[in-house]
Amino acid sequence: MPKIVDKEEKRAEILDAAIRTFAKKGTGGAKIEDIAKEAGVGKGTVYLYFKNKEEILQHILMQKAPAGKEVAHKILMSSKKPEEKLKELFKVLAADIENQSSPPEIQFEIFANLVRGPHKENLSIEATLFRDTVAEIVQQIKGSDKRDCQMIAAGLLSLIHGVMMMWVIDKESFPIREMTEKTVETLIDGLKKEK
Amino acid sequence: MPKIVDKEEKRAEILDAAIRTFAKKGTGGAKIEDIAKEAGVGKGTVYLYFKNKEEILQHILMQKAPAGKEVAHKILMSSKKPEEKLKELFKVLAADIENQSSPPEIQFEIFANLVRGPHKENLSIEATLFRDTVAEIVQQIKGSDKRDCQMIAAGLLSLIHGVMMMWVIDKESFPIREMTEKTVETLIDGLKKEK
Amino acid sequence: MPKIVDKEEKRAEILDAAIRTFAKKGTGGAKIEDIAKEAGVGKGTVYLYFKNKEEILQHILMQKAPAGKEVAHKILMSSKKPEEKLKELFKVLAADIENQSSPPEIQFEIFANLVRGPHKENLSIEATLFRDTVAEIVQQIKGSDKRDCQMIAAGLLSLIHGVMMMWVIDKESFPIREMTEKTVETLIDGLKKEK
Amino acid sequence: MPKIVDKEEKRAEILDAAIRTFAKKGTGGAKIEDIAKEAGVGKGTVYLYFKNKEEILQHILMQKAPAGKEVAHKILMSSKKPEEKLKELFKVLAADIENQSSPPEIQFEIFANLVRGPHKENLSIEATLFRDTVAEIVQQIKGSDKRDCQMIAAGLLSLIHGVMMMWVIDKESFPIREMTEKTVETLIDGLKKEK
DNA sequence: CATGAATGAGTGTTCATTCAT
DNA sequence: CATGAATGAACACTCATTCAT
Repeated sequence: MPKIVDKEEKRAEILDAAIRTFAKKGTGGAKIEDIAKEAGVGKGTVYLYFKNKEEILQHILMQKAPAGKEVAHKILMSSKKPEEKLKELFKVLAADIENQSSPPEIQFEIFANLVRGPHKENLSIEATLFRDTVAEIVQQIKGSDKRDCQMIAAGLLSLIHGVMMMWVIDKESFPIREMTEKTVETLIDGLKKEK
Repeated sequence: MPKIVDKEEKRAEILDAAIRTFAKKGTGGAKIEDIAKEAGVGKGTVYLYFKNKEEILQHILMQKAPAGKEVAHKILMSSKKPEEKLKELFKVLAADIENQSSPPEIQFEIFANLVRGPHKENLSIEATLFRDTVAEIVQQIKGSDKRDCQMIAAGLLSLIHGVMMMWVIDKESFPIREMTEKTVETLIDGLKKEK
Repeated sequence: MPKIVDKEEKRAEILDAAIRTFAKKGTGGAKIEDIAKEAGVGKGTVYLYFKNKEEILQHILMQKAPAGKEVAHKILMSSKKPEEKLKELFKVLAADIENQSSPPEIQFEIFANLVRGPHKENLSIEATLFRDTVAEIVQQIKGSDKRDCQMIAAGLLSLIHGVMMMWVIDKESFPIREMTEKTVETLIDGLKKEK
Repeated sequence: MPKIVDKEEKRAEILDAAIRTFAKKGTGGAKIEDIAKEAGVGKGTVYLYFKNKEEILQHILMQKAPAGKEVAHKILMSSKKPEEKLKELFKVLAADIENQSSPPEIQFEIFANLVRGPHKENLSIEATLFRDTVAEIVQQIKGSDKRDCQMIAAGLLSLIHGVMMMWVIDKESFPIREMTEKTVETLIDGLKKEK
């Protein structure tokens, strides 16, 4: 009988090597051979687990979205005070970014690829959903008109996206947990003020 | 003299075509021939204006940063009230994003390329400079300790970067001028609160 | 302005080189680079004139059939005596084989490829058409029942196909014009006999 | 002893599977894995019975010729009347083609491979031998000059080769036994005529 | 100056062959 | 013995770059 391998596991290993390689050299610059070397296998082996380079990329693109989705939902649906929900949510999101096992450099590659191709639609739908959910919390705190709250929720969403960029640009100078926390706190203060 | 103008102009045209093409197909997927076709010239002509593909990319990467830099500086150095400075600054930055003639999709390509290569350093230096300048304004409003203000300034910087991403994802659902304005206003309110 | 070339002519030159190369090394053994070298051009140039290796092969396959089709038809429809028609026809067909510019070795490659793929149908239809037309001439000579004449016509068709194989196997020992002529003459004698 | 039988048997099975696979996909297009699958064994197993792909092909090429060789010789050396010899011979040859267990499509592959490589020589020698033997019979019937008889014998050889091609092209429309029989009979009639 | 035909270095991909199990 | 996972040499094909016109 031939070598017994956990196909799923090996596939994941190669995918991981691909992520590291794409991060280092970019989607265009990374050769299949680079990925193979990084994974410690032969060039041909990669093709036993993925049909072609494109399929590898697609797998990476899809694997990325669902990050803290459920956690976010759980927090937003909890019985906490609205401001606590917001704080908690962004604490989790920031932690999520910081704990990403994949190198931050890959993020831009991923986004650059997502905004082309058919996934763009999904991105915008998800973003709108997220914004509307957060907008409700914001309205519970601020109490003013819906439109305003949506705009602020969108601002918060932007904040977390931007935080990811900061993370990529300079992990050291921009301690994202702290900066997210302070910013969200201040925003909450601002929301409460007019009440 | 007119020759030179012509030459500069054509160079710019090709650069523009390159931006559109990179946005559409990605830096890797765009062929020189695609760029030439988009610019309405022959493949060989591109090489009369740029040494090679890399040079085109570098020009795009460099051309992008200086956008509202001086304006930003002027605003921050003006004699307005600090909260007015912040509002004004982010109004300008948001407008700047919205008025970009180049397709937003190119942003990710640019960043994806910047975070590799030697420019990454610059990105982080600029970001830190910007943050520190904004942090001073924030401190004038809020009055509390420096570290906190730096964090909030970093949050503001993140905000504007994130706004850019929203702009790419969905121009329609996320009116960036409005959402930036509201978010910054609320933040300012939060800053003032404890005073 | 760039080099001016007769695209059609160059395409034909490459096709010719491909035929020679396929003949020498077989469809599987011939590399694109071999074809390019044989044609005296660079590897990439081949791809300016053909989409891929398969397309080259298909062009060769199609180019082969129409050999003496019209001539055959003209002869069969002429006002000559039927036995003259047959003699003339097979003289032309034999000459046709002998005059093939493409090396005979390619013939088997071509047939081997034709009998797979979608062209097989055509082969059999053409063969049947040819047989039926010749069968009529045979009947005019022999005068007996249709079925018999069809069988003999099929035999004649086989003859000419087999002659082609002899041509490939050994040009020198099997002078195909002479052997075709003698065989057909003898057959005609046989046809007449019972009358 | 039983082991050896087993081994031989399996070898033959794989060879058969190879023939079917080559017929279906061509010598170039057939992968070892295809052959293994067709034979119902693992890829590696093929290599326990054959050194490599080339060896499989060579076995097939060699296995093909000897078909009705001895039978032919026996017939030609028998004490029958010459015309009976011819009729008998071609009946056997036609039957032989029809009874081939291997798919007819393989014939072209085999020839295409034979006419390259070192076996080409053999083909032509065998063909000449066969022609000369038949030529003698023909001369016994016809009685005229040797050259003529050789040409007609070559025609007969071509006939049987062509019949094989018809068999590949369309088994149904070209009943090869019948068409061979009628054609040979007519030819014999022609041979006798001038006597 | 401008062009696009030509080129070949470089890559993606295939598949015969090996070998640990 | 049998297997199929692994391998890398070999090949198809692409595309940045050159250069004759």
